[in-house]
Amino acid sequence: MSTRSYSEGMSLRIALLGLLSASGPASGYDLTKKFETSLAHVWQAGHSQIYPELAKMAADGLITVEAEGSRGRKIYTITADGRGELHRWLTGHTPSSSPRSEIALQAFLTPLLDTSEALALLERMKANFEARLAELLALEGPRRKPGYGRYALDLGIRQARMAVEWATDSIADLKESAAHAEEPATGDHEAQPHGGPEAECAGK
Amino acid sequence: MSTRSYSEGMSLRIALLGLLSASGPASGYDLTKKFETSLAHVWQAGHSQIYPELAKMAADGLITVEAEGSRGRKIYTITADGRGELHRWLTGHTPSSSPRSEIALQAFLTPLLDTSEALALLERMKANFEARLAELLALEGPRRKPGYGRYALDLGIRQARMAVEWATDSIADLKESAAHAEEPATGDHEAQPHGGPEAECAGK
DNA sequence: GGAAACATGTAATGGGTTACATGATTAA
DNA sequence: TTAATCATGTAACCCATTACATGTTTCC
Repeated sequence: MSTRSYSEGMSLRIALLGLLSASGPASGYDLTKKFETSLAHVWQAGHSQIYPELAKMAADGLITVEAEGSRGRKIYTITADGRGELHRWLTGHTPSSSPRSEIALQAFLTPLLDTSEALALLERMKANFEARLAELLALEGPRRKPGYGRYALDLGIRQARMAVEWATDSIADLKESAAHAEEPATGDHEAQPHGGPEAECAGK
Repeated sequence: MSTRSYSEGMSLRIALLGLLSASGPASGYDLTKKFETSLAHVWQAGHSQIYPELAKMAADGLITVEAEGSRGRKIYTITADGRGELHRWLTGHTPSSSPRSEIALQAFLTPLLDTSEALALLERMKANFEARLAELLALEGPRRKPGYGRYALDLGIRQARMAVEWATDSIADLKESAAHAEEPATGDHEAQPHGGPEAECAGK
């Protein structure tokens, strides 16, 4: 009943409980495969992280070894305690978007480049977002009903679409700024690097 | 000249080089403050991470101690090597969005809840996204020109807006699905938990 | 018999968070 | 003088990645 707040590191545990709850009993190997497929764009984990975590979860009574198959295969089942933990996390924990994004960092630092380099960077990012969007749209194609990955997939697709739009608009904005800077008609004129004060070109 | 690929863990270093390049010489304390303010929504780091990293960067010749002020204050300056490293990362490294999002995980697991609980979860998420959007819009307000945080801030705002829309549409979708499930007019009828096969309610 | 896939682990390393610890300067 | 802020560091712990390591079953 302890309503202690959940730390970030709880998520692997939750993801495993979620898979066991949604798809029934499974081995560590099965769960690893599911991380590679259905959960690939949601939460990533390798077998070297999963096996020890399953052992800890069993020790904590959230799951049990239901059966042992051939090749030492251990089949885990979620317990009532496990279901409770999962339910509590879903209803009681509000996650916040992680403030650590390499993409946002590159966006932030873009003004350190001169215009042509910045444009190249944004074009590269845009191509990447488009590739991701295509990949997710391909996943969406056949199955529309099922439900399990649906909301998360929809979120991912919207995210990719938004990123493409952002890149497109930023490229246009940058081109426009560069055009304005060329003609000395306006009152204030800036040097090559298109940033604010103290802007310096990074690098050789 | 080594074009080795950059690992994720490079980002703290890059963020520090970026700040030193954009805003000129600064102490570890100054940089820590900047992480709390301008970089807060882009890349997070505390002083206990920053001080050792600065020492390593100095050892690697990317920065130097320009001066030592009162209270043992050390002022770091970026070197030519540092600028080169930063430039190489901006022009040569393409980051990918991290496949580890608590928000996406909750979205993925939503079908494990019954309709009313799922609705409550989505409403809670929506309120959170709206709060974040308001926060970022407030940051945008006064300064529109400067450039340094501009692209990253725009990206953040679009992201928050997209998330609000996703939540709104998912709520509508869920309500519609629930309405359809109530009336037994359609061919297939599902139980409470609105998911695919083997759906079970998590919890007590 | 040998390769591929099944199946499970451990160890080393690195990044990140929290907590611990210390001292100098400034303003009330 | 004493509290707040400035300023820098270290230690313990947790999570995640990569690499190491081992054994089984199935299929050709």
